[in-house]
Amino acid sequence: MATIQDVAKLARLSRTTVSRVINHHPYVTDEKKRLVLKAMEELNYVPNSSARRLRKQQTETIAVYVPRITNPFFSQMVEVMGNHASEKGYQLILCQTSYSRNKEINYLELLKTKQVDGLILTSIENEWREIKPYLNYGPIVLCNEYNDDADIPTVYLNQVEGAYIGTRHLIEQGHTKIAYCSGDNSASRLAFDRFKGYKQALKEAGLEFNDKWILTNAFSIKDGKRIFRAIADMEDRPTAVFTGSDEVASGIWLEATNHYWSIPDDLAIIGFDDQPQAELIGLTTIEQPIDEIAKRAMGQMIETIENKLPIKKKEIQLNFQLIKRRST
Amino acid sequence: MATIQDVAKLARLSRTTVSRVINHHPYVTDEKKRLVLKAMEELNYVPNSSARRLRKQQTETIAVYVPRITNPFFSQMVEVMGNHASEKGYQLILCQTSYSRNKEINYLELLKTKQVDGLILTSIENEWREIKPYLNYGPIVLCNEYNDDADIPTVYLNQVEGAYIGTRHLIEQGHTKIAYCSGDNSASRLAFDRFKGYKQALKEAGLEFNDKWILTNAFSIKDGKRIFRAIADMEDRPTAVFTGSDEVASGIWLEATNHYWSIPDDLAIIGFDDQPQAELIGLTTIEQPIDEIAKRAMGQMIETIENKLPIKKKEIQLNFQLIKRRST
DNA sequence: TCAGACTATGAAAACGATTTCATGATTTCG
DNA sequence: CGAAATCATGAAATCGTTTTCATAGTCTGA
Repeated sequence: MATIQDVAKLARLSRTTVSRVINHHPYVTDEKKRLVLKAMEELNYVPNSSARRLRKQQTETIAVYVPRITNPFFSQMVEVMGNHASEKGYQLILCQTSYSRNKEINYLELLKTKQVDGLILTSIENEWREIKPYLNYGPIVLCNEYNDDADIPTVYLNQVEGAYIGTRHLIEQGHTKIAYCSGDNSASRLAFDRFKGYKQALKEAGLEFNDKWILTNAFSIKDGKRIFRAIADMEDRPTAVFTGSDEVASGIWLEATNHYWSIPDDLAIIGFDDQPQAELIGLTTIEQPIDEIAKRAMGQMIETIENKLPIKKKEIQLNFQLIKRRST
Repeated sequence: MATIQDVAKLARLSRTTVSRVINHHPYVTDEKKRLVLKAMEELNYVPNSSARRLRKQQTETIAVYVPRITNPFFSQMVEVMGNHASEKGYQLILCQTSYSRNKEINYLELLKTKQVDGLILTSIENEWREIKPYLNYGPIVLCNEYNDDADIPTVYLNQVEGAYIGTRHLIEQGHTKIAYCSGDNSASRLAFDRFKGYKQALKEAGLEFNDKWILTNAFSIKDGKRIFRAIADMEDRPTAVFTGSDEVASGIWLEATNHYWSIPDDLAIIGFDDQPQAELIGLTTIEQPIDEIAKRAMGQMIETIENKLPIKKKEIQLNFQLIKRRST
């Protein structure tokens, strides 16, 4: 492999001048520039990125944390981020935390060992105080996830409103008994906000809030099936169900259909995300502007890196949109 | 940030000894090792990865090429590869080619500039001769994609057989007029092989091959819808259709259902991949052992890197499985 | 015309690790 | 007991760039 030294020798110039040409510095005569370019061409030279990283103390690489890339919500986000990063000359390192606290912490070492210039988190497994110290080693941006204590740039969606418009839509369709179905009931601000939006819509309409209609631990199609059976077994059945994800909604729909229930007459279902399958089964759902938050978060990250901005709280909040289909 | 020098000074030892401790070399007394560890702890030291990369001439990073990460087939592959790589101490850089020859070539510079130790390609946009020269800079492994000219490790699926068992299944259900529907009709060996499997099944059963039933350029749900309308408009209609992807099959199913066709009575549909949506709409499909090829390909890559194996042709072929559902 | 600014170049330092080489000290073994 | 092998350590070279500093020539303007 040719080095900058070889190029310099062939062009009968110094390494410095070659480096200047590579980095488009001024103060190089066209004559010498031509010589350097010719030598580079001849030797098929490209600068070694490790050496460059070491000297410049930056990697032009950004790490993106997702729970699992197979989740369409996150893969959509990563697709947009990847393209945006690539346009700006950055690489993307993919970190799958698999919902594990340990893995999340392990990946944080990437920042400490200077393998990446910054981190974008789309979900957080650990408490913020576990993550905070790593801010000493580089910028962190939150995308989708939200945390009160984290004083860093945050691009997120107004979950209260998301759940609110979904629930209100069901109310407007005449439903009064509306079940609520969510993923984790943990300390996640995200889950908390959605629940708040649901309750707010009920309260506004003067509707009953029934503890038994709150179903948790729902993530997958399989969970959705389980939840349908739970609903079917209830004495006082809800007539509509709000879900926190299209997967769960699909599972409910599937099992309901298998039991010859008519949707939405026997049960109205509303999903979340507008994933491809939603169109297939005619699922009413709440669309998240994924492309938008992904692009904003990546933009924020690159700006922070390039202008060496101080890390501080900066909230960008975006809104949802309801997509009405046959399931409600 | 503390450097190895700082650690050495604090421990009153040389850089060399500190380095030995970090890299678990023998010939360090327990006494000194303890001193070093203590100093590292005290200074909160971690080795700088850029310096390490430069000196060791390796990056512990692998690039994975996919067309788009949002395609469930590829995101599944990347999920498995990511986890496998992480277990072995490697990072994953995600390269989305977006089906563009240019982008593919651009990303190849990663190998040349030594930003990654190796490349896994899950699809190829350019001719092999465009890619081959990059083998001088590091190993390349093919996963899913196949190319006759490429003398490199290749993990792939027996596409001939895949299409064959799908088509034969339709024949066994009594169909004699079977349409065939595929993505690109390019020089891709993958597409060629599938077509071969389809024709082979027809021929074995002594069935007619009809040019008009060969539909191309089908990738998305939208394409599937278009294809349904094309089929519906035919004078001599097929009674079953073999598709190269679940997305396309879903599109056909969706549009057919919207037109009140009964599946499979009016039209039998078979998909490819067994994506989550296939279960939802009861799509018969051909399952690919994605986890298996992903794991094998990554294993092959790491083995090649670590044992500095010469790059040579090595084929690993795996088989498909038919999943029967309601659409046939 | 001469001081200061600007242009053009190269030598050498710096980035932060690992590896090679050299040197003793200690152990092994015929 | 003495030579060879093994253990333990550090100084210095090395990986391949970019950056700083020094130097010298050329312009510019009062």
